Amino acid sequence: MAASVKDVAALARVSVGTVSNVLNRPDKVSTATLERVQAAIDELGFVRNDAARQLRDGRSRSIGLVVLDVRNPFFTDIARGAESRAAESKLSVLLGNSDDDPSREANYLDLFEQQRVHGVLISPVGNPRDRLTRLRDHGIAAVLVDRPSDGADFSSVSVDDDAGGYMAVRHLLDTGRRRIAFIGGPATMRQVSDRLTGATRAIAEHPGATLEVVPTTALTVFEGRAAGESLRERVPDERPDAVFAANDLLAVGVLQALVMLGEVSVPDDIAIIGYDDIDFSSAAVVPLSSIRQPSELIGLRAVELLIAEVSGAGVTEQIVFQPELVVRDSTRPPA
Amino acid sequence: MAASVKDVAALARVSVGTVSNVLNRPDKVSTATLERVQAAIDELGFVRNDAARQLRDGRSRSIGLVVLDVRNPFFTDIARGAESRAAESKLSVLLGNSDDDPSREANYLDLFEQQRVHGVLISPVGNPRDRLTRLRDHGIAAVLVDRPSDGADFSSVSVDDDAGGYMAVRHLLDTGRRRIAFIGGPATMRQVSDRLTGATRAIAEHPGATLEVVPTTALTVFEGRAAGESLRERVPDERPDAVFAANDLLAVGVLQALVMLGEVSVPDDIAIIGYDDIDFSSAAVVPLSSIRQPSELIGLRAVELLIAEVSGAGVTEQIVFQPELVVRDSTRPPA
DNA sequence: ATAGCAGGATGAATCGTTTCAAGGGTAGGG
DNA sequence: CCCTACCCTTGAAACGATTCATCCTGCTAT
Repeated sequence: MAASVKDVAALARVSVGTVSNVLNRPDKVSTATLERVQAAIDELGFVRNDAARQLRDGRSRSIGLVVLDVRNPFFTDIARGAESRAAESKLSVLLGNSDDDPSREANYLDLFEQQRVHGVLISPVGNPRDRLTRLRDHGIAAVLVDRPSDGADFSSVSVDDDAGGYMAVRHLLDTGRRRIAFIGGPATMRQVSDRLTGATRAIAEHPGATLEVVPTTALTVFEGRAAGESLRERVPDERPDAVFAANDLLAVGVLQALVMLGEVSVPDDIAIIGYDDIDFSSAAVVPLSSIRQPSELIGLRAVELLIAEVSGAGVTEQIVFQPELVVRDSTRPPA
Repeated sequence: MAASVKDVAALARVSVGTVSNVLNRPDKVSTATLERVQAAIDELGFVRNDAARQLRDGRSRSIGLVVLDVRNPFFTDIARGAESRAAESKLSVLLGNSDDDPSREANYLDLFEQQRVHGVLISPVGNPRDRLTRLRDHGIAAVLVDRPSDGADFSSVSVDDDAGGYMAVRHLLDTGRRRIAFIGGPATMRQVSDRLTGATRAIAEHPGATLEVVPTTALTVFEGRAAGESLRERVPDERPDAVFAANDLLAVGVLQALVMLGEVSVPDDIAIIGYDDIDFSSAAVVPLSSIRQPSELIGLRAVELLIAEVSGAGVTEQIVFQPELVVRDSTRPPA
């Protein structure tokens, strides 16, 4: 159905090798031939077959990216950053959504391996170390995203979540809050546990301050709302005076539960701070304070590390960004 | 580096044909052989090479999806719907982001054609009719998403934007508003112009009501904020008493501009209604009224139409969903 | 006049999988 | 004891692009 190099070669009365040269090394071809072949290509509407090219050189020009949650703008921003950097190197990005499910993650890694992908960027669910090692043995490099590499054996681009957690709670303490609730989970997620560790460290520095953990099963608006409702149902004295949510989606949910039913005032009764500083945070019912991460930059750097590892002789590198506190109304000190 | 069927065949002391049978038609292989081959596969860590398979059967098992804006949750929801339906048929989805730019759109279509993709789902920027016809001539089916097919020559899944626009403005009129501003653009986007047409129709039914158009250059929070600021700068008498924003991102931006500087009250001074009903609408500063579209369902149906067209003899079908009005605080009638 | 050279063009071999016509072996029926 | 049928297995061909050793042609330098 579609034309191949052979058809082009036949029409232009040259060999297939010459057609290939026109495509890949036009300077090696005489002007007359080049024009003739070009004309044939146009006439037949010839389009290269990527599968054949890939088969030939053993590797595709796509990068696989597995994220925890496509609905979280933090990850789509990473994807954008990755995609634009990849495009510069004539690579494209395949986006896979693990939804925090190890089996979905495994499916994507299988798929990417079958595609003989150029490399893999992954924001891992559990500990895919063995799986990634196997990928590497098969010649496919991987870079960890939003998670440092345990043993420095893989490149990684991450943000210091411990520092971020510390920053968030320190800010709450600095603005006079004392009974703080950390909302987030599952605790198995590195992002969650690191942020909690940082939070705990800040609390420890401040005698008299307490930290309560309200677990959730996922980092979604829906789960946040449920957690917020559980706080709202308490008698006022037993409520915390500040909430640190493990990400902005949760924070938005908590806000909905507390404010939209009008009983609890944010920030007067309860201050809220989230994490990620997604676009919507500033537009929330009460504009949300948050911890900002350089999301597009993370994607960009991840692709660069990947390219470096693929071309250079397997050098690995760890990049750790520092997060940044963004203060808005939701943590305004009580009057 | 990676093992091939040949290696497996050699280790299992069978022919490559048998290995292929084990992979694709295990029932045609005797138990003893099957076990031996399986053992060899495991031992070598053999992984099929997708490029070779694709080359063989001329078409990949991926579906290309080109959307206007990955940052708009409406489109990521479509992608989710498409992906889950595709997975059921062992297909995967490649997500491309045109960012409303015809040349980016063209790049993705080129890429997908080179990949000999199973089919293409596209939310088009301009009028890619010729391009899609060419794709079809090359054996690649396409389904239009969020846009009906002009001549019914392609399958499409869309939502009645005219009805949605009518609904939105009708609701504003019903709640007592009269001087309505439509915020949106560029006017070349079908979604925008159809919604405006519906809005105009509603206005026409109501003597005394006026519709002002405030153009934007994109459907983003940022553009919405700019438009909102232009309204805020007017003397109060010249402001509209209601805003219909062409999508929720714009509406959120308008809200930010009007409310977060505290001068204009929503909905008392100005009512706002958006479009898409993205998750964040209910969590906005003032919970946003909106026009809901069944986004995941759109993606799901689009994949089904694509599969039908690929397997059946090129039947095409047009699906048009009706939108739904969702009322929240932002259009509460003034006291 | 001849050897040497360079610029172009050639076409067979290759990548890994699938398919399919053909072959081998066994069992059962005649 | 042979023939048919059936079940497995075989191996070569095909998919389309790229590469590379080889070849051709015309020209220059000696």
